[in-house]
Amino acid sequence: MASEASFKSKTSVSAKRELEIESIDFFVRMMSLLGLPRSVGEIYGLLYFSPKALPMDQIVAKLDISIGSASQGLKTLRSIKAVRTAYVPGDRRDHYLAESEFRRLFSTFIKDEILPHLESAKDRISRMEKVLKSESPEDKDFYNIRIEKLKRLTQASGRLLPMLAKLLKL
Amino acid sequence: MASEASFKSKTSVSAKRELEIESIDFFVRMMSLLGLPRSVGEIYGLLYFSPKALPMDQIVAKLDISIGSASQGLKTLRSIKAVRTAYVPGDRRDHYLAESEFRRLFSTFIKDEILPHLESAKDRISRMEKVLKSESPEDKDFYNIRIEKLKRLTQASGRLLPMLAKLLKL
DNA sequence: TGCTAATTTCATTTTATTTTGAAACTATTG
DNA sequence: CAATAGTTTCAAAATAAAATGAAATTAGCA
Repeated sequence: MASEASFKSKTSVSAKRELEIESIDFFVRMMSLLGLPRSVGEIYGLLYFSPKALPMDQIVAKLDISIGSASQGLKTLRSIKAVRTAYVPGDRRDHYLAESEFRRLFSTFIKDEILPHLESAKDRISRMEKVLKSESPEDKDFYNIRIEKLKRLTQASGRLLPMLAKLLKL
Repeated sequence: MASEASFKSKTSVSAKRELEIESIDFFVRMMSLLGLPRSVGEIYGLLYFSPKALPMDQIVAKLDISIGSASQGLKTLRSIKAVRTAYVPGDRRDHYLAESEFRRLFSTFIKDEILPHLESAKDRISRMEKVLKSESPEDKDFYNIRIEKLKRLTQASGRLLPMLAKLLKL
């Protein structure tokens, strides 16, 4: 039957759509865990399960978001190296592919978002120690212990990041 | 000079105040990294560097926030076990102390915020595998690889959490 | 080079989150 | 058990974050 092939193709399309939706949902949650907006998760989720690179207008159409959101979202994703562009002959639009190596994705994110905080934390702790040393208020012991704990926390975070990188090699 | 003692005490007070401000600033950033509102960071930061337990009205006064924010913020902090109440004889107000063991603080946070996501991710991956097995669309290999990577990611996260807990023992 | 498709920018609108404080509630104490 | 200090709740206001889309810009093509 001629209709059988067409029916089969139809169900395949819906299977792809189901996977797409699960993927989008997954990454929307995950990105929001990292503090990134919904639209960024949607775009990455769509691209992650797309066998071929997609131009922006298709992303806009499939996700039903504005071109502004799409452009901004892609900019964000490029900046954390979560997507890259692929050349498609005879088409002047940029085509986007998801970077599926999570390791790279996370390491960029950590470098940009976490490390600066760690750095400023170290400065802050130095300042605290200086204040405490020069002024010796009451409860000095209490303050020393607290500063010591903060110091250990930042040290622990510093050690955590390389472990994370290693673990994500998979 | 009588004024000297009073001057000394004054500088001590300001040293304490400086430490307090650095602490508040530190925890405001840190909590916001974890997605918690500013007021929660302020309250925790204040308590973290307070040698004595503070009642809510002093928190309100010192931070100049509303009683609603203070009450809500303390509720949040209690729920993640980041503060506890201390009994003060002859005072009917609740007095709050910061839990300074970060390990406990984070493990509660992880249990509440991260693990549920990991669980739902596992379910989602099962669903994806089922769809793919039953419908066999084109690009099946591509989809299989992507699902496999997702699986590894959740496994890696699962392994990360115990390591984190261990590291935070300090 | 001029034309046009593709993309970015950004002021505005929409949506989501956080704060506020008055009213309701609770618990202590005289 | 009445009075009141202390606390929580929650509707409304304030603030912050994200999405929109028209105008401006950029880049590819003839």
